[in-house]
Amino acid sequence: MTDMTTPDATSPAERRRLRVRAAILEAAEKVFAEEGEEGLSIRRLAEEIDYSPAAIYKYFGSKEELVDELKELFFARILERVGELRESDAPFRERARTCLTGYVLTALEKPQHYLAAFSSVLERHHEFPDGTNKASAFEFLIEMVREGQSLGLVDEALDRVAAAKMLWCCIHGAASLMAHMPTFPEGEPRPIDMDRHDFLQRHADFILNGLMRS
Amino acid sequence: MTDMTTPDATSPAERRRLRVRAAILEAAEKVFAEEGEEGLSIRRLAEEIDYSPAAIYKYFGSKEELVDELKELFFARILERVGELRESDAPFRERARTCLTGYVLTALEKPQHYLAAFSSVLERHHEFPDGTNKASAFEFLIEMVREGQSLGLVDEALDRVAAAKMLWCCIHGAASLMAHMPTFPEGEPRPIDMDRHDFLQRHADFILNGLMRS
DNA sequence: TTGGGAAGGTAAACACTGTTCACTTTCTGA
DNA sequence: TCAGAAAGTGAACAGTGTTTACCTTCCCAA
Repeated sequence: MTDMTTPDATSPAERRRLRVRAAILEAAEKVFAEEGEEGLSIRRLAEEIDYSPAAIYKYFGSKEELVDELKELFFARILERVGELRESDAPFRERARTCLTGYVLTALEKPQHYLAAFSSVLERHHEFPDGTNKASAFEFLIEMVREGQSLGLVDEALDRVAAAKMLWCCIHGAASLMAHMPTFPEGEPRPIDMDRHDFLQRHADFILNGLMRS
Repeated sequence: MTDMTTPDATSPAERRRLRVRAAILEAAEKVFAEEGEEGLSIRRLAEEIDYSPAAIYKYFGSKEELVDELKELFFARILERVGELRESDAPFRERARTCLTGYVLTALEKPQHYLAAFSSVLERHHEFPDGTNKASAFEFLIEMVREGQSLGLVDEALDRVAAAKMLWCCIHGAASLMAHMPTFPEGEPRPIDMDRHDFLQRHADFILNGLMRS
């Protein structure tokens, strides 16, 4: 996980406030990663950081707000990781594959987080992606399609946005299934001799085959 | 929803028992569909069917058991629907496309159910799909790949099981995103002029392009 | 027909949960 | 120095899933 002991602040009071806030997030992060939202209770959290339960409400409006921040931080982490992978100087296709598998592999570092981020039916007014980092992850895919097109590797006639949304469906599906089922894709009752990394390589190739002109 | 007033039983006592059980499920089904697992409480359920909360435990071991049955019934419905679609005498590719889009569209009839079915991290010993109906949905995909191969439309060298798992990733991803975001794929900030049905057609085509030899 | 045991149903309690409120303490800026 | 804001708290509220002891109803065998 990225550094959560956010330092920079002006006054000592403010600094202290941020330190306590970070401590809450850190404790919440640990419990949530291991036991999910169910296992995370305000009282338990309060005990962990040696405060009263009510104190937490001086820092977060509600449990949901706290959990939303955990999810948002997690998506920032995914985004950051994929951003790094994009900087590679490998050829387009290889780089694209690395980014797609990177998204899933990073998501799988915290299965509880990833599943929780997609487990609720959003209000209609939330429109597209609720969290800005989710939106950014998606913008990234559009950019990838655009680059493929500008290199002449992806059909110019293709609707970039629609194509990006399809790509997202495909990789999100892999991340979601793997997060849900700890043995996918290897498990019973139809085992295959392929670990997650290999499977994701194949899956990304499979997807990119559909995207790129042959 | 399929008929829940399961009739066939031997004794009047047993019949009555099944009737009450079905009433519980029916009430639970309605609340769950509209408000998800959070909105479904044993006390509320009890009030709805005019029993005491404790009575429900004579019919279900726990709330989780009850909810699991709702999910299982729902997957049975998806399976049934896709099974019907398979019976079409359209050519392979068209039929495959119909089945894939049919899976998603049926899943979207109950977004809360679909998301809930994939929102928890399974215990490792659960192995592959936890519910038998989920497993059947997957077997179905394997059969589809097999048929494509026997018709010479899909590469014989392709690992059937692996290919089926990739297909499942792709369509599950679409179902999951759509269930999560009520406006996907049309919504902001990158609207596309394509409703869910059209998008799914294109998505299925996209996937099948990757699967079938050209 | 009658007795007994199983099954169905319940009120009350247990151990939790998120959240709020009145209150005290602590700190800080003028 | 001192007022007022901010930080922190114990106790309560309203809810949750679940269990227990108890009562009633029904069914079946003697």
